Amino acid sequence: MAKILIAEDELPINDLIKKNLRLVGHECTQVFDGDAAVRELENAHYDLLILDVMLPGQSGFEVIGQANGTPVIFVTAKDQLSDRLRGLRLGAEDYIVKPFEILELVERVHTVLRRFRTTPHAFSFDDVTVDFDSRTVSKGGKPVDLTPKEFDLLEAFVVNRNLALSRDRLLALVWSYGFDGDGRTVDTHVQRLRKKLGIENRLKTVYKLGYRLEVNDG
Amino acid sequence: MAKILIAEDELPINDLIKKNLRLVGHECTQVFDGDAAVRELENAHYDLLILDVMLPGQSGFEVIGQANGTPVIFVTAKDQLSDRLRGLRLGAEDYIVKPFEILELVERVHTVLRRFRTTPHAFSFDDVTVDFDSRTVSKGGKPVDLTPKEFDLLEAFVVNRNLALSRDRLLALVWSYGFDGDGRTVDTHVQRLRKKLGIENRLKTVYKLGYRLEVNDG
DNA sequence: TGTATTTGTCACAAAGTTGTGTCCGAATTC
DNA sequence: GAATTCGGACACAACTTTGTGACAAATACA
Repeated sequence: MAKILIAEDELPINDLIKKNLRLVGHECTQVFDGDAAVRELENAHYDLLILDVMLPGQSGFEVIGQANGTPVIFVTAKDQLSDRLRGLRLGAEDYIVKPFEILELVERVHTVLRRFRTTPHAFSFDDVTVDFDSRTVSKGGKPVDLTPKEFDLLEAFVVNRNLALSRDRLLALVWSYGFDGDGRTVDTHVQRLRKKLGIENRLKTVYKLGYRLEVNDG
Repeated sequence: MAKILIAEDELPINDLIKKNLRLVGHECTQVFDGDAAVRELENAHYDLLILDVMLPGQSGFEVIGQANGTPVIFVTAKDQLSDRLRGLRLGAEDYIVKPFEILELVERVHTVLRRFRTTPHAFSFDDVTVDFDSRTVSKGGKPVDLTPKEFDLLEAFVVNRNLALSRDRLLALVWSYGFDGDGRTVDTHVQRLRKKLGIENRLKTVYKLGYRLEVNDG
């Protein structure tokens, strides 16, 4: 359901969290120090970060500065109230005190995830339906096979529908910053999308700039 | 047009940036170290911060944590890719590599300002609507196709509505500083705008000077 | 390992944009 | 009202940008 990064150096606790969050359907990645956490945050998108204050390498406080947009739940030892407050001030969504009731943690995780859920689970225009949960697309009821890149690109267009998106911006959204793509890379993928979905009239070219998905919302 | 803080310790570069942003109509403040940048950000509102990574006092990375809402464009030396990535993760909107093309900087500044425009994302007069996000224009509900230059020109007129704009100023705003435009260039584009939008009565000629878009705001 | 799929790149064709010159009427000045 | 300057109209060629199909490199898959 959600992708969660657990940054906690005590293995049994890390495992405990992972096991229980798995049980309720989340996908978890474990790291055991601050540097690994930062690296992981840079490499992939996470819906939530569970972060111990006392970490080897960069401390939790240093890590949170680089969580940039990812909501954070702090885990602190029971006698470090000042740390807790500091964590919240630095932008944590919540904190939890060790030793903790695992059910309480799960509860808080769900609260935070609910608060941060922004993307709808599906979006339709004309006879095309995009389902973000299953990552499937159908046109006129019939499923259309999209490659991962194509789906990502479509997703970027849907999320930013009715905005003119430059190739640079698309590269940043779908590929990632630093990708040294050929000038025609974005174009080619846009053509493929148009072809597979037959949406030449919706996915328009913005001359000299990029592309725009034109839909009347809904 | 916009209020921009330049935090760059190398005087010639700082001046270069300031001079060029002034030319296209922005108000610039210069600081030369990280502490001054933070102080300045606390004292006044800025629409954009141009921030060198390597600053005396607090580094750019420390400053950005305190930019709090102000969009940031990072300036890094050319061999510091990891810095660039780190900057983006920390919340910079964009980065630019030294030594840079000044026109490229101006371009990126405008892109970021547009993205963060707090002023309306659209503007209407009579039956004409200009949408800056999607870069579309409609007249009486029907979309009108404008070329990039035409749209940029219209944008300049809308942003500076009711001001008499000289051809030189328009060249600086829409083309860029240094463009060696022929006498008829601006005129021709104004004619095309008038024709496509049927706004001869709004987009008036200021004899011997240039043009002015006359609207009663709205 | 071999096969299929996906993804990035290239070269060329097609399409669209834009600056410039010229001509002519309109506005301004004296 | 004549002389002069200025802006409007328009055509067009140079130029830039985008579309297309083929292909090669990378990746996943069995």
